[in-house]
Amino acid sequence: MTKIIPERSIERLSVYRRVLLQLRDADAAVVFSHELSKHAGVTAAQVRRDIMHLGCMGVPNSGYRTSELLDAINTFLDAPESQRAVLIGVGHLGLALLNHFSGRWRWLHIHAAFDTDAGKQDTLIRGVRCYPLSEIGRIVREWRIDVGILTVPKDAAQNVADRLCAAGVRGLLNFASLRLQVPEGVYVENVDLTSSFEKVAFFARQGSKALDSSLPCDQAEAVNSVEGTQSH
Amino acid sequence: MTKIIPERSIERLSVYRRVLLQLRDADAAVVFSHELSKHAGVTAAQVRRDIMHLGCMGVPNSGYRTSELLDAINTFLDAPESQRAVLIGVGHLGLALLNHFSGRWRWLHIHAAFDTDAGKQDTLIRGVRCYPLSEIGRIVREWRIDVGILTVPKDAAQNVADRLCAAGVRGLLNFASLRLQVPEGVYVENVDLTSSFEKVAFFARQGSKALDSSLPCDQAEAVNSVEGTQSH
DNA sequence: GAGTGTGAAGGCCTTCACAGCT
DNA sequence: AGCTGTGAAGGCCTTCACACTC
Repeated sequence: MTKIIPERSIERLSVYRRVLLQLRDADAAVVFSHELSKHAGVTAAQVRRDIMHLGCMGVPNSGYRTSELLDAINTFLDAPESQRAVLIGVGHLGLALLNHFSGRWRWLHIHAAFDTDAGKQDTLIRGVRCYPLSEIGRIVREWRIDVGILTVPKDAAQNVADRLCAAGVRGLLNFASLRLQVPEGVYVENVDLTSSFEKVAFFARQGSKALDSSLPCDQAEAVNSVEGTQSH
Repeated sequence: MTKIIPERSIERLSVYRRVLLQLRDADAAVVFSHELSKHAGVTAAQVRRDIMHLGCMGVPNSGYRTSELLDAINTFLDAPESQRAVLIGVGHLGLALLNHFSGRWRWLHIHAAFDTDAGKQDTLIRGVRCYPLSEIGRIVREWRIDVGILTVPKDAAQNVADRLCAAGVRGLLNFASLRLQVPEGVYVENVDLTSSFEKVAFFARQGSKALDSSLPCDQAEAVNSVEGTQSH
């Protein structure tokens, strides 16, 4: 049944949603694809193409109704019932993510954290309780956790991933700088900070070449940066 | 003059390098594409294709000489003279990155940090001195900084990016959850934690559809009992 | 006129498959 | 036999261009 959708479209829909939330707060009742395009750093055609996956929402000379589009994205991206995540490794990066994610969405929530440091265990961090690693299996199973966020040192990552997968998570967000081996059916998104940094450094150097032969520009299409995305 | 190379290849070369460093430490004198492939999570053909960009290095039935391949990647990825970066926003995320990057490479180094918090200013954090934001322009210009790492709240991000670009950086690593507007020739790599998280959640849900039959040795795969509560 | 929805074209990247080497 | 290097094929995604709508 699954309509297949490009991974990149999912990422962009997430971006559009945040732009739309801001627009709605600014009382913008309608929005055009070229406006979204500007804020999201992609072409207008791309925006319309992505929105196609939601079913058609727009009105030809009037753009999209902000709240309607927002609802459609919510329905599409979010689970019908909320999803549960855990975070393993409460270092600076783990703390940053707890700060960033905790309490932000009701439909996608970090339910527990894990760390080897006994000093952190049983404490509340940003409203999230911290447990020893030995509890991973039990808690993931009992609470039916869907997603694991790995912010552990690379030497520990595979072992933790194995435990999470054995306990039934279906997705991993991996910040450790190695590629995890996981069973079929488990989705892994790698956020590789080292690669990202080295990539920026590389293209910062190359960048001078990129004197793009610009279009006969009928109008301000711009989006004048070279653009990357992470992910993976 | 630039040989054009896929962005993804750059990312993967960065991954291969780390794998090779470990292999070299394990005294592996040679390495096959299928070995790299396994550790990097891509196909062997992809590995060979990426290595093509470096010029040919391998010996048909003997694989690649580890140190030779490593040198070639270093030469390709790294600047002939070292590149300099600064980091703006010393919150948890900024600290995590300082920890992660500082002193790790001599050819790519974070030279200064910036924060609005006066308590952090003039202190040394992981060997990196912290300055007030007002110093950005001066320091970036004087030290000829190439890359800026933005770990500031989203409301501050565009303003900081403008200052960095005006002072001459050629690349930005942006962790703020919005798309920056930058002048032509400045490369932006977005690391969008929100998108990544939402993407994992989405595909973790979708993944269940891919119930590929016949996974032999798979025993009790959790998610047992109640199923009505969770479907799509 | 101004914007959306979308088939078709195009481009980038990955995979295939096999020649060639050792 | 086993592995690399690489043209060719394929697939995924983006962009173009235009019919259609208000």
